[in-house]
Amino acid sequence: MSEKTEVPDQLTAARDEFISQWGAMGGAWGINRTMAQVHALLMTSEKALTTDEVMAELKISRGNAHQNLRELVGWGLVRNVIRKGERKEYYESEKDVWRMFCIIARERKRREVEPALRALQTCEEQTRGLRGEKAAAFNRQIKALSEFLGQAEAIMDRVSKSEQSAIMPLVLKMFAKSSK
Amino acid sequence: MSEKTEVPDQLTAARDEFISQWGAMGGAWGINRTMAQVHALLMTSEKALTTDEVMAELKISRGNAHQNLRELVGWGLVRNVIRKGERKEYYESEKDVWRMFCIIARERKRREVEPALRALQTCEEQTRGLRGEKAAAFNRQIKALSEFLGQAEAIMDRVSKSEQSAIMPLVLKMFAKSSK
DNA sequence: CTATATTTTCAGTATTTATTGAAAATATGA
DNA sequence: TCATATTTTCAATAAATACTGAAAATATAG
Repeated sequence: MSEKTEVPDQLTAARDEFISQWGAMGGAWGINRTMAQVHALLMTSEKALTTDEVMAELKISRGNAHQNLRELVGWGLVRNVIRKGERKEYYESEKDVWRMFCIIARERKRREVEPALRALQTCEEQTRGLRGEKAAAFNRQIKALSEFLGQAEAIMDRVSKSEQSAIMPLVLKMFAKSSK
Repeated sequence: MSEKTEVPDQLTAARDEFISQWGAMGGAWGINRTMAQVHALLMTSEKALTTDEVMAELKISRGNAHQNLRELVGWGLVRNVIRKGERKEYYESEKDVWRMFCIIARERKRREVEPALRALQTCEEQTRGLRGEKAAAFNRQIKALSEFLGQAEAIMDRVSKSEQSAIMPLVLKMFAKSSK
């Protein structure tokens, strides 16, 4: 009767596999497994889904679905859609892979790299003038780290602001030249 | 008497702060907090340290210290040093920031990106010939993801094989041109 | 305003992950 | 060989994190 209750076909199986893999990968990179799964689900859904649909598809509780959907909205990877004449809220994911990458790069920079970098710089300043070879060695190491992170941040910044996926093949070519 | 028991000076304070920050950052990126702290400790130690010294500095148990040291050795970020005439084993960290980055990039690629990519490719193949717009849309999305990840992997590969930190400023310049 | 649909919160619980500490295994030197 | 130093393992425990479900809050329609 309903197209939802038909026997699990190849598409459903592939999708479930994808959701599971994406969740596992998220875990390894410090992202809540369920949040990554919700993301995978929405990424491969043509239409926007309601909280109830997410709950049903992933077999998770309302609170869990709600929390992770809001967090994805917080990241900017998912947006809330309200349809006129309907009370329910729908959620739909950014689908463009390059834009997704930019959003993730920007957010991780803002949330994790920037604070660490500021702390490193403080560390560096506080040990800059200290006497003794020990202190000097420590200061050198921290300075090297902080300069490296600073450069990495600058690159992330520019990549994620470029907003053109054409840049990837370009970078590829560039490293093709400079590698062994 | 011992130089270890002197009142905590500025250097010690800065170092503790660094260890704590590095640990927190590790946590956000899916790395065991303690492992990141051990790494931070060794990175800023001129001399190689024993398990007992790591235990004392970080106030952790022998099992914990041992386990995390071995894992760092497994990553290739730390190496085991044996001094002739001594029974104890010492551990020392790679200090060069660029080499550290290459090791981490290479390992994360191998451990997390490659398996995910293989799974994505399987997903893509299994839905390639399926009929229906739903299946076609799913296949397109998975294909886009898998191509993107594949390119990212290729870049990581080449960056981490280039073994020359001079490449960072180069990349910076490159994006300077292409951004806004 | 009332009834109903929907979202939001959060205390309690479950699950996962990390840590301890002591016993077992191994290596070293006498 | 034995005694001792050191490393390794791992079951038990602790800590951190994620999840549930139901109650409270909020929004909407009549």
